[in-house]
Amino acid sequence: MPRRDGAGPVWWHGRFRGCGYRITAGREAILGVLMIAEKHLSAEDVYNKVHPANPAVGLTTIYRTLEILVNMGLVFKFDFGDGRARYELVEGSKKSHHHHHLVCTKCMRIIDYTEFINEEIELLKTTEKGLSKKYGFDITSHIIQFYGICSVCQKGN
Amino acid sequence: MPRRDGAGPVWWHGRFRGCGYRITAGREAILGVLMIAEKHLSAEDVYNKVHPANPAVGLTTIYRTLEILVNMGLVFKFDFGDGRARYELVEGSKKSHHHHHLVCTKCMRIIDYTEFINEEIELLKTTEKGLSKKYGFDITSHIIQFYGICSVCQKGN
DNA sequence: CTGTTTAATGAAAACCATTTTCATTAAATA
DNA sequence: TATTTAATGAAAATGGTTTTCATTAAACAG
Ligand SMILES: [Mn+2]
Ligand SMILES: [Mn+2]
Ligand SMILES: [Zn+2]
Ligand SMILES: [Zn+2]
Repeated sequence: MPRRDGAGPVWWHGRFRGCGYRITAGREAILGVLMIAEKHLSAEDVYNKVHPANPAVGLTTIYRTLEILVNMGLVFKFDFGDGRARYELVEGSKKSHHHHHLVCTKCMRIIDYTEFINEEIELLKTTEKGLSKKYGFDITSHIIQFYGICSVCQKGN
Repeated sequence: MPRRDGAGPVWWHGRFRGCGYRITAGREAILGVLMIAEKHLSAEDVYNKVHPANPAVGLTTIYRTLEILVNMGLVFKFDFGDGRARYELVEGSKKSHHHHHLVCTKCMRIIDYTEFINEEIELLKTTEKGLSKKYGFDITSHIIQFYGICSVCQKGN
């Protein structure tokens, strides 16, 4: 059931086929969850959201699909330090500008912030250029994250 | 054998005792390796360097001691994305200014850089303050890292 | 629509860094 | 030197992720 979205057939089908990947029910379900659900889902989170409507999709397929999506650049993979990877669609198909993360080390609440993004991006760009030249690195990505205790966890102390 | 170091007894003994921790042969060996060896050692790296002269020290003790050191703020713990934690003395007892990391995702070569540290620190400080106020977070640490392919890995392609 | 090719899949087992358990050892202190 | 109890090693457990392998089903040609 190739739904339309106001602008042609399901946006990722083309890219998938272009990379030689097949369109399967499991993959449709996984992408569906990533597009609708909240962000920063672990593989297990995705599994739990996919499973009710698709009991046939196993956790292994979740992992395999997420890896493909990360390699294709459609999904970001993050490590917030709690021992499990988190995934987030690069483009929420709408809003969702580039942002960085603020992580509560107590409850793992994660806040997307964009407040200082522009300055950060600018500095990052400069730094990247300088480092590339000086060390001959081909820089492909960066991480900026802040860790601390969220307001909720501070109260319940 | 409490060696001297130009300025009193082994520098960390006091802090250790102050925290109620005992000074043991294993811990002396581990600190010794951290002080002498190159940086960014994994727990296993430390084990391999400690073992020859101290076959009695097990990997478990390496992990336990490193955790204590991290909690005491004497050692930094890093995750460069290869599935194992890396440890680095906060103060190499000499030089070693605050620095950030450039990581090759192919060979895991890690470069400490300080080129843009001042600007980065400044921006980080501003951002931290802004985020603290806006989101009520008590921020305790940050991560900035660049990932890419080092010059060596680019050639051997 | 049907048959063929082979990527995709699920279940179970394997992986592997790190943590936990528990009986034993030894640092600190009186 | 005796006492207390933190520290320790070996082995088992943990837990997220990956691999294995036999089975299923997209994709596509006819
Ligand atoms: Mn986010
Ligand atoms: Mn370093
Ligand atoms: Zn919290
Ligand atoms: Zn490299």
